[in-house]
Amino acid sequence: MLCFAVYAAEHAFTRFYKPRLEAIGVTYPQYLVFLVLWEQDGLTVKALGKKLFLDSGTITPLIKRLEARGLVQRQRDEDDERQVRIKLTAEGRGLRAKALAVPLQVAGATGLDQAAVDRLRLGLHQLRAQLDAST
Amino acid sequence: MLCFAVYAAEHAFTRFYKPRLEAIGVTYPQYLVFLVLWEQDGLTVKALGKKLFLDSGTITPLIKRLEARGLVQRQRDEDDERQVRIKLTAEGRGLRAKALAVPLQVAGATGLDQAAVDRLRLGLHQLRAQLDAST
DNA sequence: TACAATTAAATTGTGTGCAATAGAAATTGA
DNA sequence: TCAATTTCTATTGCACACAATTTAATTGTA
Repeated sequence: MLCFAVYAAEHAFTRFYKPRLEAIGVTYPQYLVFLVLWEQDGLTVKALGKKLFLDSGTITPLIKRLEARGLVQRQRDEDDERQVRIKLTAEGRGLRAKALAVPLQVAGATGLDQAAVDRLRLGLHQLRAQLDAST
Repeated sequence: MLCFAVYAAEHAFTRFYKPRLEAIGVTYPQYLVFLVLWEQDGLTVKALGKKLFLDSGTITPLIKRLEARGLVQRQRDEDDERQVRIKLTAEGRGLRAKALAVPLQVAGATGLDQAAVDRLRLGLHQLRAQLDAST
């Protein structure tokens, strides 16, 4: 079953990342948030959710944990106070350098060459888009 | 990133399955348990966990919820009382017929032909095996 | 300008996942 | 034989993930 192959691969990734991300003190979903914020700081909860396919019920408590540890700040948008913008602190930006080794470890562990990785990624992207489009 | 493609596809699958599995009253991980038990009833917690790549901390409470609803029974193995065997009740076996439509809906929604599905599944299987082997 | 509809976050409740640990049963080994 | 070790399940604690609901702010429209 394709669905189970995806399910099992996702857990394998999470298990693989866990000890490697513990070195910088974040979980895998938190790492994804940082990947986004390192590229584009100050996104709203909504924008972050759109990029990661998560809703506020997941993101809000996740961000609050990061805020409690001083890695990000939450600021109401001045023009639209419904929105909350997530901004990295200096410490949050500093994590980036510590996390540089992680993608390299993953690349080495997949046992797949670049072409195979690209094919898989493309197939998964199409699959996700189709599933999301099927409501 | 390959890991994110897997992560996003897994959530898309879960979201896709949710409303369709609500018709038979189970979650996606519970559905996976039934897929296994419909093929081979009376497995131990350990054996079930090995097939689904889950540990007892996940399976025990999941099974207890199914037991509370009368879909499975938990029985200590007579020869080795450390083991607990999970057996379907008549009602649990009866779910199988109700669930027949689900895989068809999924197949229709992926938007991929059989060859593409097979390639993806194979790639994901290799990926999972490699990641699990990398400790 | 009122005020209903919409939007953004946060909250609540349920159900996974997994690490760490505990406790009982079975196995091993001197 | 029986103490040490291993195996199996259950429990605890923490962190997602999402549906449904709530609250506050904004927008659309008469």
